[in-house]
Amino acid sequence: MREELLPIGKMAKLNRVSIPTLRLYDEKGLLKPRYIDPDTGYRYYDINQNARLDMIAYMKELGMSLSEIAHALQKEDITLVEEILSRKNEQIHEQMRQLKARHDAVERAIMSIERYRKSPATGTLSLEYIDRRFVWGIPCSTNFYSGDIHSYEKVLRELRLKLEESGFQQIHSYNIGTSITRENFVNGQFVANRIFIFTNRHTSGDQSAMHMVDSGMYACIYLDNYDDEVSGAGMLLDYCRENQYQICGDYLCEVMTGFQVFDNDPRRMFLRLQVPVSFEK
Amino acid sequence: MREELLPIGKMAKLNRVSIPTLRLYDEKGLLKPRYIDPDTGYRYYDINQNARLDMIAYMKELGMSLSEIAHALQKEDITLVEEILSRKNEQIHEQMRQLKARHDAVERAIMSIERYRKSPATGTLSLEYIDRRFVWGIPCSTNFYSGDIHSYEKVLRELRLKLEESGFQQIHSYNIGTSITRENFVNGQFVANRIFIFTNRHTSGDQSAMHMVDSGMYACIYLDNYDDEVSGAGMLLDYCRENQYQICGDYLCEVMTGFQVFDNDPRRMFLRLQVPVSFEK
DNA sequence: GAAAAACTCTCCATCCACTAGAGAGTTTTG
DNA sequence: CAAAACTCTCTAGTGGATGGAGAGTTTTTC
Repeated sequence: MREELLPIGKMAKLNRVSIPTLRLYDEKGLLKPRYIDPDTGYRYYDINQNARLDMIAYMKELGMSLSEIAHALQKEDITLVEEILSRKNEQIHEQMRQLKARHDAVERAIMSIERYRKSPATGTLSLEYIDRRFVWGIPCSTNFYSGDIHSYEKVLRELRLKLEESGFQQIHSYNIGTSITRENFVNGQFVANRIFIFTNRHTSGDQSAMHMVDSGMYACIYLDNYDDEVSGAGMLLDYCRENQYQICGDYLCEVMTGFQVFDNDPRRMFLRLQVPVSFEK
Repeated sequence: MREELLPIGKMAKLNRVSIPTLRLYDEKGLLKPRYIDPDTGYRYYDINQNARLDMIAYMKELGMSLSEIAHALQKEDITLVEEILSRKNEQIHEQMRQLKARHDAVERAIMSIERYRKSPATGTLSLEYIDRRFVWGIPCSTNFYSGDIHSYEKVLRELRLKLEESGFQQIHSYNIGTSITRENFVNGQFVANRIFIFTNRHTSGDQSAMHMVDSGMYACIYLDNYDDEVSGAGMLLDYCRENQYQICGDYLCEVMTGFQVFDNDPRRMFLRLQVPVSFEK
């Protein structure tokens, strides 16, 4: 609390900045040392000046340039300081939100690779328990199974647009899926019902478009080519009939892309077609 | 999912990067467009390439230089990717922790200004309710009231050292305080007992040095000069006696500096000397 | 199907906030 | 009173962008 002057090196270490940086700040008028030895030119800082250095750090993080900071600090206006601090506080909240989203994205990427690595050969049939999931999507305006390639793209584009409107960021690296109603599926009428992304429950964006997909046993088939979906769905239906599984909910096509970072990836995506089943006892 | 190529502008917008940045990444081999028109030189990107762009962003945030990133991605090693992702995940956790600390620091700064602004004139006596607080500190090795200026500095330095050892960051902008035991205080023996910082309950660092200061009514006196502490403490004691307040706990000297960002601040700090009191009924 | 608007190309210069190092002088430590 | 550790100024260089000029290419619009 009492007079305590620090040479530049101590000041730098205490505040985790470099010595040249402190000199730069001196030059630009951001932080003048409390005392400069007139003979040697040595800079000496007051320990209290580190509050100012904190402030400079906050302001930098708010995107202000050094000259803007110098300008603002020269005004010596405490209300301005308060205003900047509360802006900083808001920014921190926003950053927390983003960091959370970032974390989710990285987790998804890791899981995606994991899954991709362990995905079975194409055509593999299975019966597996799948945990509850949340999906966010829109009804399909056109049936793209019967149509050409462009109708699917069109629907996909609509979804992307909606996602963007609803303030989803990181559209990519969400897995896309489509569904067919139970009724249509059991009748072999493969007519797309909805298109959606798999997401986690607590996502920003319009909640009304969010649906829950229940947990349970699913009959599944894995494919590695998108064009095989219709035939795969047929095989899945046959599989259920042969084994006398009761189809008890809507069919889903889950597009499981790996986290595609390499250009010449041998197998660029795979699908898991799935339908919830029950068993008579 | 199907072939869908984007020109550079769309790709840039979709991934929130600038066009020149994408060109730079192309040049440096971080992200080659899927297709380049041989006649026009126009770059066209595949929508799946944004996973790679995400990856580049993660790697940049991990502090890798562009050439390191190019190098790592050229290896086409998925385990390396996984490794980097999990490092990224750790980094995110660390950032969350830091952001929390940052938030606390900004809050403290704001409160500090608020308080400073509303602090009463020097010599003001008051009786006020003070909420419970947490302090973190060490016993005083020497009594600095009786000693010279340097003994206080020495103790302060010890505290700083301990703080650093215990992994406190942002040492500054914590408020410092000292205490005198109730017994000594009521006898007019102003012998410093402990020196500490005021902190919030959940701080990293050695928990054994953490103490709680109970809430309650406190008799207080405000001062704006550190050298007046001893006489102020005397005045506080007299004040309690005159009003027949029962001193029921240890005396504290709370150093309330504002958030000192300006060099020529008229009043650079103030103290609130305080002692918990009760009243006979 | 022509004109206008919006993109995109390459190449070069510029920016900011630092960092690095040379060469000389100054404190602090033992 | 050396040796070690700081500090000074000054110049140059860094990475990762950003900006503009001038020419060419798509896309949109009427």
